[in-house]
Amino acid sequence: MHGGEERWTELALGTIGESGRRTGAARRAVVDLLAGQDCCLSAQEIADRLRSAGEGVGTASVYRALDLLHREGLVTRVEVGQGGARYERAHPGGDHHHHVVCERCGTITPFEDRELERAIEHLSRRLRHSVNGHDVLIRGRCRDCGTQAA
Amino acid sequence: MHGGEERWTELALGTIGESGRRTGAARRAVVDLLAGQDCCLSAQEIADRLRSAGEGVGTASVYRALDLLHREGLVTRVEVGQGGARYERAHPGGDHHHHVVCERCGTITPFEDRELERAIEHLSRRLRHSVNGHDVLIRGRCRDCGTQAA
DNA sequence: GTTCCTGCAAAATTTTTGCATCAGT
DNA sequence: ACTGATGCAAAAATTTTGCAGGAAC
Repeated sequence: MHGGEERWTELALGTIGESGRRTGAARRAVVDLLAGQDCCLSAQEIADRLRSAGEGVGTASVYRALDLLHREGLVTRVEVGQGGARYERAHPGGDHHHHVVCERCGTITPFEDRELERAIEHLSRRLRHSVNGHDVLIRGRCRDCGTQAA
Repeated sequence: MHGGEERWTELALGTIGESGRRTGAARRAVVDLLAGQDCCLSAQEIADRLRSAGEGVGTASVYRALDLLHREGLVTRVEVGQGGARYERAHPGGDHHHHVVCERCGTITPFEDRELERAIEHLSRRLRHSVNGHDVLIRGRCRDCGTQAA
């Protein structure tokens, strides 16, 4: 589907460096982990995976790294309304997806849609806001949960 | 813009009653408050306003009432990614809006867009999910904040 | 050598749960 | 009367902050 993981890693670390900031262990670990993911992870999941991998990155550092990456536009925050926020790498200018969340099992599935993006672009022009981004969340039942009771 | 506040109050209390549940003080207070709002409020704001109005509704009851209303499709949860979730009345079948949030001052503005709704409807048909709803959030700068620095 | 980053622990927020009491039907 | 709703307080979950020590440049 994409495969630009390495490019994104370089972009992320490069952007951080160019802004006069340092690329310490925590930031690098978070960037490396997100680079290999196809969809969003929660802060807790990120911290847990790094711990399992032997990289003891403090929870606070995970949040601080995510916050920095988000402010630089390198990471997208996804709010699915179940517990906390989730984060995934963003590809400025390219590859842009949204999410379908199953309201029963919580599974999150990414999707892309040209018509939707076009509609949002048109809409953005008529709003009295300068628009920097958007999120779309579709709620429903995934196939496995579609036939189950509440 | 609409004016269906009374209808919504009746719909909400009626739906609760028909499902065998009771319309106690807390639920009525939350419904009455949301009925008069044009856009979303946080749980904290709801609790504070009720307290100011003399109705001492416990925080837990506010959350429980909102949860019930949400499960019944009478209230929409809005996640703007700044603190907690926000809630507003939903009009099943009618009036459907989304939100623009200013990423500097946090102001939330509602908007409607036919083309966007149409795109989401088309999209819903091709997804392997049964779709129950959707949320769209536009992020940017409102007019007041558009010229300010970060 | 500075300055920024990191990890730990503590705090602040937001939301949920337990339980005794009260109110709606 | 019965059963479910409410309020309070406590707990849980999530995110932020303070600070001392360590690492990047």
